[in-house]
Amino acid sequence: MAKISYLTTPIYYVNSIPHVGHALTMLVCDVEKRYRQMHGETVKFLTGTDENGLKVMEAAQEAGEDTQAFVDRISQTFRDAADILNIDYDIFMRTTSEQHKKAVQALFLKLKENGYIYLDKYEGWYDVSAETFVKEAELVDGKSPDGNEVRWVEEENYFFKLSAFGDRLLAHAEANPEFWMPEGRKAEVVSFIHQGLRDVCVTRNNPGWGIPVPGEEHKVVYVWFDALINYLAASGWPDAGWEELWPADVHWMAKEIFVRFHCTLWPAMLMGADLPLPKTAIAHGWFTFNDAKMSKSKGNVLAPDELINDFVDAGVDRELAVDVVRFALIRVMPYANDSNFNRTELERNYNADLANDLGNSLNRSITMVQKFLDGKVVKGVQPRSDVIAAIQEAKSKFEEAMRIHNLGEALNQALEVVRQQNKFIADTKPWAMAKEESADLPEVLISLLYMLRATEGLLRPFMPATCDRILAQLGYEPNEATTDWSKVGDPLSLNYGKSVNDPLPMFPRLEKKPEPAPVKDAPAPKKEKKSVEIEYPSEIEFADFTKVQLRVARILEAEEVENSDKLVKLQVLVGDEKRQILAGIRKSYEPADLVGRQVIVVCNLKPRKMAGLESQGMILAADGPDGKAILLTPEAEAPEGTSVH
RNA sequence: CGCGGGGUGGAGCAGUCUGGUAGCUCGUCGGGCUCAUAACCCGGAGGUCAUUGGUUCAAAUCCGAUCCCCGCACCCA
Repeated sequence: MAKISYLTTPIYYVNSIPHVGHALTMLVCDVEKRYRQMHGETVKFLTGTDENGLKVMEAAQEAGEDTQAFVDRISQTFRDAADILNIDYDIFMRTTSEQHKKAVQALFLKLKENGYIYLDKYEGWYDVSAETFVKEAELVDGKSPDGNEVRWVEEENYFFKLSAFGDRLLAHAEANPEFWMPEGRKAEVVSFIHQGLRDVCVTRNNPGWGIPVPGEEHKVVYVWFDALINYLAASGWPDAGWEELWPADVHWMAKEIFVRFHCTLWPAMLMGADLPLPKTAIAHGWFTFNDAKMSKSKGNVLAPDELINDFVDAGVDRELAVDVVRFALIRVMPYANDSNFNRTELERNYNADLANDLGNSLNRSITMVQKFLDGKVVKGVQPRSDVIAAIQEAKSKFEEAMRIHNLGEALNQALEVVRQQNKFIADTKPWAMAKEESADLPEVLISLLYMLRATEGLLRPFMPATCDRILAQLGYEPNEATTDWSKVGDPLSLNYGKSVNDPLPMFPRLEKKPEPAPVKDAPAPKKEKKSVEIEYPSEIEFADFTKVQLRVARILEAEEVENSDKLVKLQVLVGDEKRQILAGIRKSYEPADLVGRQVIVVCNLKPRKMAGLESQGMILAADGPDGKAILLTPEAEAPEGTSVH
């Protein structure tokens, strides 16, 4: 029996919520799955959630939830995110599942048995309440930088002998050029390995959440070591039958977890356990949003469902709006580099590629077939041979792009066919041929239908619903088997003898521009104020507001913080009290200029450690353009400690 | 010298490995067409390929130096 094709996304850490970045990785797998299915392959597509680790437990506590209930809830949001984009995954792996735990423990034992996991002693200071190790130099008066008690521990932990695999990994990559992709990232991995791989500590003390080390309940397996194993666990390993799925054909991911985890640690773990290695690990870049990395704190996280809703509001069928967003994500997809994603660009692509080029070419072609050919796909009329050749060429370029997983380029080839079709119409002028009653007219019109059929085939992995609509307009029955890849670009795949259906507009043009131009587009004079689009997540009660204690304070001292580009260490006076506050304003203010200023501080914020120093509060500042901070200062001097409402 | 990526017409990008007429989409200007969604087609303008030194018959591409931007790490409540 043929091996099942196996595609994976990483499992997502339940500490955050889904955004377009997660959506992109799921989407590329989904597109590849559909493409492979058109070739007749049986494909399984794995995604899931990473639910172990101390941080998850803490996040649950912060949310005031039971840990299991918390992970159940967040995990579901990732399933929902997949459903929203019509992502057709087959297996949703959760690292809290029994199947996964079993595989993790089995692999751990296997590696230990093979001599790649060994016990070693850690000696040093341990901050009990923060569960972290503290370096001798960081100690302050015999306590941790946070002021917590520390004690000397001599703790035994398990280490994985990653250092033993560097040469083997390089040799394998040398012999298998598709092991690390794309080409440009391979160099990064090689350079990382040349720096020397270090053994990794793969266990932690059991905080009450995680996968216990077999036979040693007081320890859990380190979360990354645990997470990677999900790919193997989903095959059913170590139980019989796992070879049907394993090894994975493609591990897709974003770039940040490529080198350290998927190109080194993971294959080394498999080598150590004598298991087959995945065929390809490939990373895409990040979306930036208006040139800033997406992050919750910047408030520039884009949720796919919002984008879909925008198109629905603009008059696009929901099913098609989903395709539009799928299209847009792949269209600007960062294959080798990061790429900027914003609504302006999205709408531009939508109007140009979908509304104008695709929508219009479909509409005008079908209309002409109706007018000049009585709507009939006339039997015995072949598409023009030069058109067939052009389609074959586009198809083979498409296939080559897919071979190296460059989906953006593949999509571009599908669009290339559409552009060629519009040009072909302008060149042949079927309306003029009709007037002259040219005998070549049927051939030209059949060529148009042939090109549409080819476009539909190439576009199908990306925009399945759209392609169904195109087929319907071309006069195919809904259940007609049209998804066979070999039929794409095959003149015989035309539905000869049938009639086309009335053209239906699918992608109405967008006329408005809801998003203001990015700041970068308009380098306005400094003085000019820019209005900012505001979204309020939810309303709060006045009582909630009063929980935040704001007071006037004066900056007494300010100095740079070692090891940080952004932080400034401030000593401020609030009432009679002196406090240390760390603020990320280094890029906006010189420390010396801050001394003596009055500012507004949040006094009752839980103290927090930054760059090894404690911050006892927070200074209010506006987020100016270019990420610069603008400090808030009382309009007139007020006594230090004055409360602010 | 912590690690890495980048700087190519107004915008977004490809091309760099393997040197040989600087390419694509959008925008802009002019023209054409009427089958079509004011869509589509053709043409023009616009680039010293960040700077600089070198190698070469020839450099966006190879080598050296410099400047700037962005990630990662550390951190940014």
